[in-house]
Amino acid sequence: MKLIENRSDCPISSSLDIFGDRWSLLIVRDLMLYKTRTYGDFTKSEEKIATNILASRLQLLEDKGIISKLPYPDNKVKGLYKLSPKGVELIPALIEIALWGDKHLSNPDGCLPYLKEVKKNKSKFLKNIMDKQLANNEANVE
Amino acid sequence: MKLIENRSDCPISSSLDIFGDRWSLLIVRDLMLYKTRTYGDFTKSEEKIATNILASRLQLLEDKGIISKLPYPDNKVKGLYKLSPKGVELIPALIEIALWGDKHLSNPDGCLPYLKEVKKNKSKFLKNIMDKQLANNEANVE
DNA sequence: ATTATTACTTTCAATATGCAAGCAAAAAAG
DNA sequence: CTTTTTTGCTTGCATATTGAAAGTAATAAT
Repeated sequence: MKLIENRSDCPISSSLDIFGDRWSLLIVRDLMLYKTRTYGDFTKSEEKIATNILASRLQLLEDKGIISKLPYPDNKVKGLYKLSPKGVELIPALIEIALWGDKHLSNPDGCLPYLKEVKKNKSKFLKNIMDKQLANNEANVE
Repeated sequence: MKLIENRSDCPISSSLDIFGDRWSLLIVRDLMLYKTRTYGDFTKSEEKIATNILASRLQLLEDKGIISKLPYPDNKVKGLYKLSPKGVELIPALIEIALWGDKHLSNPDGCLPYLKEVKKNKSKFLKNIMDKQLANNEANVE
């Protein structure tokens, strides 16, 4: 795990103190696109995160209140991770990063399905996906 | 310096392969707020970046086409760094990160001047600041 | 001619990453 | 039941990155 103190009062700097690494926002991305995920689901993502990194990032994001861990119904081994409201509010930033990467780094032939929707109507997409995530939050008591 | 290959085709992942660290976006932030900066200016930022990290990040961001280095008028030692158009287009993402950090991490009493403007009228702020940066680009030949 | 500034580079200890293997608890299969 | 498998981690270790401090070479100012 990593314990970084605030380098400054700048909100950008403080944000990067939490998720300024190559993995944390990918965990948030997976939760944004799929609502909930198990530990095993994360390990199956395309980028192949190492399990020690995954465990430490899940713990950090939970400590920071960005994700929360729920019991998996009828299974005491598995857990279910989801975005907290604080995590849901990271989605606009994530989408802007995705748009930038799509424009400047990705191959030109066709983009991901969710980005097509974003490009069609960004605010509608954001409202839809954030509402869905937040509804998911109210459903389960934390 | 760091040479990370694309971990996947995901635009978020590819973006983080470039600026997914605790420093790169702070360099972009400083350029966003101040238009141009010298090497020495960056070292004076509140977060106190180490000079070896600064040099490697400036090189990486230049290699990736996010910033560019200009000669400082009438001075052969100094250089002037500015955002390229590709870097200017990172501003919306940076602003979303700033808004998130401001809401969830910063002390409640008063926020930074530029964030007040953002909150008042986000699209106007973005247009203004991005236009200003882009004008700065056309002025100097690359 | 001397000193200061500027933009780095180097050194090296500390920390983080990444891969592979290990492990305990629970679940599923036989 | 009893064995095997799944699941969610933890551990060990080599390599890479970070961060603090000092060094350097070119130019600028005095």
